[in-house]
Parts: sequence; C-alpha cells; structure tokens
Amino acid sequence: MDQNKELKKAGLKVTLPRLKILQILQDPENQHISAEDVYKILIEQGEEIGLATVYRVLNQFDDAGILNRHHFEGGKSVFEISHKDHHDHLVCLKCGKVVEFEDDIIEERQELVAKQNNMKLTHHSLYLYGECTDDNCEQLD
Amino acid sequence: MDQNKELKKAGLKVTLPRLKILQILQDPENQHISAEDVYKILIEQGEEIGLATVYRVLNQFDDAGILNRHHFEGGKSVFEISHKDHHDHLVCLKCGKVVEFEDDIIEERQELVAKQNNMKLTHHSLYLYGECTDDNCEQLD
DNA sequence: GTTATTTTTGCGAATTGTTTCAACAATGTA
DNA sequence: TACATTGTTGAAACAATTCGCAAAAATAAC
Ligand SMILES: [Mn+2]
Ligand SMILES: [Mn+2]
Ligand SMILES: [Zn+2]
Ligand SMILES: [Zn+2]
Repeated sequence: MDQNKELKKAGLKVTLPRLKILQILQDPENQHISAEDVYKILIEQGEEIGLATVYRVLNQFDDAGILNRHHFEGGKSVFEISHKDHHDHLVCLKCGKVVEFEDDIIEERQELVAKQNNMKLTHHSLYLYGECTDDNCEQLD
Repeated sequence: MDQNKELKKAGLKVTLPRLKILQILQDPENQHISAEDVYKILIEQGEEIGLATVYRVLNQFDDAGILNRHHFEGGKSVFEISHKDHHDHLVCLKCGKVVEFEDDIIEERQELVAKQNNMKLTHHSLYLYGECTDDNCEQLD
C-alpha cells in the first residue's frame, strides 16, 4: 500500500486513524477540506475516531509537510495534501468554489519586495476573493 | 474634536468606548493591533469597557470603513485605521515586525488572474512571511 | 510468547477568539 | 412630562481548536 509508505516516510507510525484521514485527504473530491468535514466523513464511514484525533493528526501531517494549511476568510482552517507544486487560491464568496492558480510574475515580485525590505521570505499566503460569473454559482452557505 | 467628527461621519454616535477605541487605533504606536491588545490598553487606562464592546466597536468601524481587518498567521484578527491607500504586508516571524508595501505589478496580475478565471474580484489578502535581517530582530514571542 | 516500554487514541474539560441576547440608556415625539 | 423607538452594553453563549489523562495499541526486550 502506498499510504503506508507515505506515513513512514513522514516518520509517523501507521495507525488506522492516520490511514483513514490520509485516504480522505487524498480523495480529489476533498481538496481544501476542513477538520470538521474530515471528521464528518469518518463518522459517515462508521469509524470511531474522535475530533481531537483528527486535529492532532492534521497537525502531525502539517508538521511532516504532508499537507498544507490555509486560512480562508471565515475562521476555520482548511487543509489540502501537498502533492502539487506551490499555488495560490481564488475563492468565490458566493458559492464557495476554490480555484487554484500560479503566477510566476507575482511570485517574482514577492521575492523582490522581500529583498527590498531586508526580509528572507519563508512563505506567503495570497487569496483572491470575489464572485465567480458561472451560471451555476449559487449561494450555498 | 476631530474624533467626534470621524464617528459622526461614519453614522455612529459619540460614546466613550468608541472615542477611546478610536484614539487607541489612531496612535501610530498601535498600527496593526489585535482586539485583545486594544482591550488591554483600555484596562491599563483604567477604563471599564468590556471585551465584547471592543469587538463590537471594531466591527462597527470595519463596516463603516474606518478600519481594515487583517488575518495574519496565528489566528486572531488584526486591525488598522484605514487612512492609507491599499497596501499589503510583510511580517517577520521572529520579531513580529510588520512592513507595509504596495506593488502595482502584483495588483495588476491579480486582476488578470481573476479575469482569466471568470471571477469578479472584491478584495484580496497577501501576506509575505519571513525573517528580517535587521540587527535588532529578536525573538519576542 | 510474555512482559516491559513507548505511542497513540478517545474522551471531556479547558482555551481562545468572537458573537448573541436580554437589560439598560439615550433619543425622539406629543 | 410620559411613552415609544432606537442604540449600546456586559454577561453568557458559541465555535474552533487544544490539552490532560487514563485506557488501548504498537513496539521492544526478554
Ligand atoms: Mn490548493
Ligand atoms: Mn498596514
Ligand atoms: Zn461562485
Ligand atoms: Zn524581525
């Protein structure tokens, strides 16, 4: 199994909660998912895993670099497996749709700005908020 | 008094809590301040104003456009009076220093990215995190 | 395998940041 | 003035997340 290796490589022992949570995160259906929603899926699957464990494991995955944490507007953290290259996000405030993008020019300029201000950049967060013009965009909250 | 006008212009009645909080926000010492820290200053000043009132007033100021809210890494919101033009922020993770910047090219590209993805942009948040190379940069948390 | 040691889990309680709500104060009106 | 309307307040409730701890698993040592 591939997930076992993934966990071991991260220095984490293979346990059922960690496997299940990793599985959920790897499902393309669940890109950008909150801890609460991970928990709900586990419950649906009939697993008896506590919410505290979900948070704990997500933090371990974060520390291990297996996932990335985002702070979209609206309070709660959102997670995504980090199997892609770096990218930033567009968020529709109406329907909640999240679009990923990367722009080399923006990245470049960020480095430049940092340099100009005597900062060694470790990371950044860029979120673009708006309303998508899709027909199927509907208030879902 | 100038602050009275500021409040009235925003459609808010002049009350002691609002005056005191506005005063604190206007102090250049307190750019980028959290609700909790506003509250602490009020306590130091001997004012008996509840934390809930601080949050409420900050939200009212936000709605009125008197201030801007930021979500720096680490959970809590940070506020700043909006007497400047739009700008983004560099944050030193070691000493906590906050540097403001604006970059027209980044702004331009953001609009372009939004357009390419059929989004009408309302606002964005961009934070650059790193370590400043100043001599006086010291761990303060 | 059996026992000892180390990790991990799940639960509840604690914390943190923030909002709600019923009581209170101010203002407007006759 | 008396009464209705509106605005403002602190205490309590709330939501997201973390902590403390004893029980359950996993791992290591015999
Ligand atoms: Mn993403
Ligand atoms: Mn600023
Ligand atoms: Zn949409
Ligand atoms: Zn610094």
